[in-house]
Amino acid sequence: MEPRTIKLGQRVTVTTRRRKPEPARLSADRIVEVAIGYDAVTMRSVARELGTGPASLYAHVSGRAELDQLVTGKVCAQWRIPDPDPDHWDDQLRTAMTDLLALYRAHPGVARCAMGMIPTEEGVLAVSEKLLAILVAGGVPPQHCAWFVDVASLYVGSVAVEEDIWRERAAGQDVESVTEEAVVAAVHDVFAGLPADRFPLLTAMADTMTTGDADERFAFGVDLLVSGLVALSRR
Amino acid sequence: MEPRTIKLGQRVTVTTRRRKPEPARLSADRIVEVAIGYDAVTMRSVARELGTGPASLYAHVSGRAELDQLVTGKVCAQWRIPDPDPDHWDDQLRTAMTDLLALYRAHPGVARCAMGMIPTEEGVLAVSEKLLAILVAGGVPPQHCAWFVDVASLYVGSVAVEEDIWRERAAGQDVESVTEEAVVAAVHDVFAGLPADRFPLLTAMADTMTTGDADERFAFGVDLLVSGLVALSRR
DNA sequence: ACCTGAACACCGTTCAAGT
DNA sequence: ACCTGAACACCGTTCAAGT
Repeated sequence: MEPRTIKLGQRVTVTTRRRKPEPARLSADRIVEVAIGYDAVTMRSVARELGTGPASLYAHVSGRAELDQLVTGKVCAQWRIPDPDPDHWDDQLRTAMTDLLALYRAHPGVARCAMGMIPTEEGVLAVSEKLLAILVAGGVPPQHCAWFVDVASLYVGSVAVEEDIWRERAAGQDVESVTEEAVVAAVHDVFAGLPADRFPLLTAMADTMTTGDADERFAFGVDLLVSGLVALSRR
Repeated sequence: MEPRTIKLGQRVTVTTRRRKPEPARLSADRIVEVAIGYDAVTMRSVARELGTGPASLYAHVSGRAELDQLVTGKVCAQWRIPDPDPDHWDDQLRTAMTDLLALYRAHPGVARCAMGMIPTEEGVLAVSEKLLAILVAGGVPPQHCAWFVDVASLYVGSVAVEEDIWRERAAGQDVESVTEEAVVAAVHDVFAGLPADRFPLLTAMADTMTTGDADERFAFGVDLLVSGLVALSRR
């Protein structure tokens, strides 16, 4: 496994981008397309990328809130969820959640848009429907099905948001010190260096605390949720 | 249960606050104190509340990142976690997580500060230590103990962040339409009103999808995680 | 050492004006 | 109907200047 660099999105600060002075020919679709293509989803950066000022976007999109909706809708539409297979519903959930994380990773900044969103967009509703189908086919109690969709989405989203935050923090830092490994090593040293009398477990478990890369840790969380669902259903 | 209003933090926009022209007498402690006392933790709002400009804070705090650390540290220090009781480790975890959510709710905006933070602050480390103690006493495998602390913190934090987002969205809206009940009712109608052929489950399960208040939903997530931990340990 | 005002580079949104 | 520049109210941070 190669050392994944957290670097990215190095804030170009080129204020004089403005490609050509041709009239912009905008549309909601173009705006959303650009928004999911660049790391930081902001009105101004999207407008800049389209060669206009932010005010121009408001003819096609009511504001940041609607852009968030459209962006997550478009990304969710790329989320391939299989038809339910009652014998493997739990594995289907696991891979579905992993796929969503991969999608968020491919579109930095989108997880933040999705956070706290009321699902009304087509694409978002479609994936909820398909997740529900897998859960229902698995024989999970209806109330658990319903709530699990929310909890699972929230968990995947928050992992992605955390990674986005790390990425942003890494941008504008010296590149060598922000590999995932370097950060983990630093945290390890913090734990190991604590006073052992007041932090007996953290010092003793410094290795264990810092074991595993982002994927392993995420997989553990997914395992917890799915295993928990199985356990609750059997009660 | 009374209808909880999501209203709060109504952005006063009083730009001319500036209490007295006395020299400020600042300190990191005063700054943090003020920061956890008001909903939106921003350099400028904290400075305003202290009667100065934002630049003054930089003599005591290196920037937003350190303020985030100090604020979460201070809030975590208020988090009372019991000494481990091996017979009730799972219930201890459940109530600990619920207590943290209550703490975040009492200090809007703090959950956002905590998100993606590398734990180095005293207060944060102390609670990790105590959570670990409960898990270890419960006989949970060390690797699961370590990872669970992270997943649990992330889950509680992300629920709190979502609630903060709703609160902010509610501010600057007409008050009657943003009670938790009103929002849930609106979401219910979205689900129920979908085309039944393409969304058979969402339409049929509209009631189930919108059952439960914030506390019940949170408790379900906590149950998933803790039950999952029990199930994984037994494998 | 500590505080300050002014400035810089951001952010979302509005609004009068253009076509 | 669509696009625009300028403005407003924010944000974090820096920096020269004051005490």
